[in-house]
Amino acid sequence: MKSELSKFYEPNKIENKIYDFWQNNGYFKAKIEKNKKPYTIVMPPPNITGNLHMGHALDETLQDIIIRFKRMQGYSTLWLPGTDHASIATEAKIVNEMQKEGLKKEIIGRDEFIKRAYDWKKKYGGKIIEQIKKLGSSCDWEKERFTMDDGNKEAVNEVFVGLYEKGLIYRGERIINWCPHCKTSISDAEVNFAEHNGNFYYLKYKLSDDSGFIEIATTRPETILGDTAIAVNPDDSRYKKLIGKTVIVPIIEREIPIIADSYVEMDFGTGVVKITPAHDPNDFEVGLRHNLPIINIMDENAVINENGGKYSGSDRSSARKKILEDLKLSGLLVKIEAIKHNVGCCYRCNEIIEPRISEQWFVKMEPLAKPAIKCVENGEINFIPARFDKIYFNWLKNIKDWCISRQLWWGHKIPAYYCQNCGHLKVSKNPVLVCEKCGSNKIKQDEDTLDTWFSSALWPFAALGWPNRTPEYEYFYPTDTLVTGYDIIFFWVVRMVFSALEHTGKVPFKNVLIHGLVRDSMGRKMSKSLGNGIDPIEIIDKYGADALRFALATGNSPGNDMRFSEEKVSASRNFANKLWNAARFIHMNVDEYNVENKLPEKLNIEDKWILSLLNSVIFNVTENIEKFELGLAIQKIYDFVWDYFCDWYIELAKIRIHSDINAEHDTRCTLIYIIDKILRLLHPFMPFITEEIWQSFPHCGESIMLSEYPKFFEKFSDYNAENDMKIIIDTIKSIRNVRAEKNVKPSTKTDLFIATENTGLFEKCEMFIKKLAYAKSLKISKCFEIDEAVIVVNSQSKIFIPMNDLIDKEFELSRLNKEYEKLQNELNINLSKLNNKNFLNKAPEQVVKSVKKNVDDLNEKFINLKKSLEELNKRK
RNA sequence: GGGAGCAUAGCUCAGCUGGGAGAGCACCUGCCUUACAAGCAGGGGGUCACAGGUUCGAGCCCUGUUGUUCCCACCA
Repeated sequence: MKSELSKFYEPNKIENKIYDFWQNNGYFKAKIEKNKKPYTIVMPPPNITGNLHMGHALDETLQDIIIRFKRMQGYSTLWLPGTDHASIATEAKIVNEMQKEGLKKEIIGRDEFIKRAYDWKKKYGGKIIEQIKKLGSSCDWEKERFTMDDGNKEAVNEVFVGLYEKGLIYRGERIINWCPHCKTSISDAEVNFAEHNGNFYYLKYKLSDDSGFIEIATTRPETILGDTAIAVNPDDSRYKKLIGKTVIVPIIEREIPIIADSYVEMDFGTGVVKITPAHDPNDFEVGLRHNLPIINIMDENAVINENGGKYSGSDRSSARKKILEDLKLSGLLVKIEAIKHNVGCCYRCNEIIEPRISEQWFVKMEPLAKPAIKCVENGEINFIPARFDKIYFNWLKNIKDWCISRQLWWGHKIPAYYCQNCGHLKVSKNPVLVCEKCGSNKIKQDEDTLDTWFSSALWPFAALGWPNRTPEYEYFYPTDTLVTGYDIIFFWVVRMVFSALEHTGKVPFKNVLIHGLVRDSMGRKMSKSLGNGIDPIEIIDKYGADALRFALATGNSPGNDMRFSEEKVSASRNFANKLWNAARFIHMNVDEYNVENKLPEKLNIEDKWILSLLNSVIFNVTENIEKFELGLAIQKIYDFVWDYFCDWYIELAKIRIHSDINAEHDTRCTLIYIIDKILRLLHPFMPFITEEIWQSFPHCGESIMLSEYPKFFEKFSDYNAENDMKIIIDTIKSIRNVRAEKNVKPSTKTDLFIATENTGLFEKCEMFIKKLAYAKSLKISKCFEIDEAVIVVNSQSKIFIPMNDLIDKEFELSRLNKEYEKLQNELNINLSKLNNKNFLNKAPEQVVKSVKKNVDDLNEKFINLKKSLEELNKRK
């Protein structure tokens, strides 16, 4: 980096080069080092279906910040990346793609389909990995995993067989959520409820004994084909006497009983419910309690089957129309009432879910849930922020058994084998070739695959080699921190926890850092249908990865959604540019000199001041990152770099370099020392630019990412220097302020006279004040008598600025009076505190002390101001 | 029905265990000052949603109200 280089930081020119440098030198590689503590993050594996979106960018950025920080702190870090096969989502995309070619799954067959799926994985799974790299992610790519690789297959089989043998996995006919579009069962978690406009149809059922009719209300009249009872509340006086009688189902003329069940609410609808056990989960339960027959009336496409008589072959919506017409004709449709009600839809394709009886595999949840609840209650796992444990508990405490089988092709095949000869079922890790019972070799593996989340649930330990006790597993597991969005707490976090406890006996991670959604600048969810998504890669190309990372980390607090706007990225890019130019400045002044990254023996007041400030920034930033308050941490670095280092220290350093030949060398060393610390503080957040600049200065070590994170040193904390510099800075600011008020241009230099008791301090900083407060001369003394001057008053000083043509007595009077009033108010507030005995007795000593100091400062300023007013009044 | 979040400057939002009301953007004024106009200097702008309470002291803690967003459950 040379001074003649561009005035602008150009990320495109360096980012790829630096990423290759890191990767080629193996800096991301995790090593098992017995003398170091491990720190592990496993990446939530992105689906192979899509592109990187802003949510991923945030997720990866947060993880990279943490892992880089920990690496610099001396931990042996592992950030393990990977991708998820995303069974249902990927299968849907491939089916879609095939449709364009006029092909169907069934035509090409299962083997050919799986081949296509692997091709898809190769093509798109690789793409998202490349995009994650562009962000600067320091993952150990040699350990990259895939949720359907051989290791994961082994883990899945191990878990399935283990749970089956313990009786925690079972197979059975239950009512499940069926998606007629995806043609598979889905779990309860995969059903979204959306409000739909529907109708309440009031129907009349004739009593078998001809004693009249009973009226029921339903939203789904087509399900009468599967009715096997009607139910009333046992305490409902209207219907009590009818319990035990039978009614005739309209149209199909089936005779069914009237039963009593407390599930029926008396004041809803007519107080009578038709019971269709095969097509409603609640009815299914009622059916079990009353031993009702179950009549399945729909096939896998939600088309009425042979049980539907003359409606057989109609899909559910046209069946509804036909049945309503027929009901109308027979006079059994009483009325139709428009209502809004929630309808369950598939979370992937949004098709209306059809509750349907079918044979599926389930995980028995209750025994697994208990330890998972406990480990969060007792603090083995911490949610950040803590409030998310409520979502977690709520889910686990109301848990139902988990339907894990899917009628899909892309996914882990269920390791269950059926003998075609005797029907014997064997669940086994290894393929079964011969029936253990009858010896037949006609064996067929279960056709179904497992829920994607079944394998995701094993990710933190399976990705480290489990069930084998690999050295990586032994060293890096349990992992330290999981970073993920609140939207998948119950899909994924919950399932990882109970799986890890069950299979490894340990929690899978200690911290769960939850982040929110990235929304657009109007606060809307970014989505394809709205077309408001912003492509992180486009942003990187335009502003650089560092700027994107900075924008995502700034102002982001755990658990809260954030809005994304290009303006924010542009502001971040400006910060990168600021840093770049600060470095350029140092280079311009350093190139031809022999300097080192070491503090000089003798430090000046401004050196002590900036080092003291830097020291507390280091302390606070470290604490913030350790508490996962990344947004706060980065804000503090930003403020320090821009407001203190650039705006003040560099300006002061310029003056010294240009005016004090003896100080040149020392100043340069100090500048390099400080920028080195800044770069290292900032590195986890902005890895590329910090590496580029760091390499250009004297440094030790190969890469900033392997250097040590700055540490707090008590010896650098210097309260006196901080206090003294504050006085000088306030003095300069107040002079600038009054000049600006009077519209004096910077090119107009004035004489300055500073009256102060603290002449030593002001003399030390004479050249700073002169330059930064635009003085052509500066005199410092305990006392001055100057009539024709503007007066600026501070706590430790009174400044006279002779500006003959600018002095307007009235204006000056009103200015000083305004100041007087302001000061008096402030003083009163502080004094009232000190006059309050309760305050003195009860407030902590430090608070009282600082109020006293405040009062002292204000008093001093007040006295100066009063005198000035008197003097001013005496003028003509 | 149950639960959670949010409400602070014109906009977007920080504000950690209670003691100074803040940042970015926007706005106004003046500056191309030898690192940076993607910049510099200066400035205006807030009843911290409302009402009570606790406290020497409340943006922060407690209670209630209003508005808003989200999650869970789901009534046929």
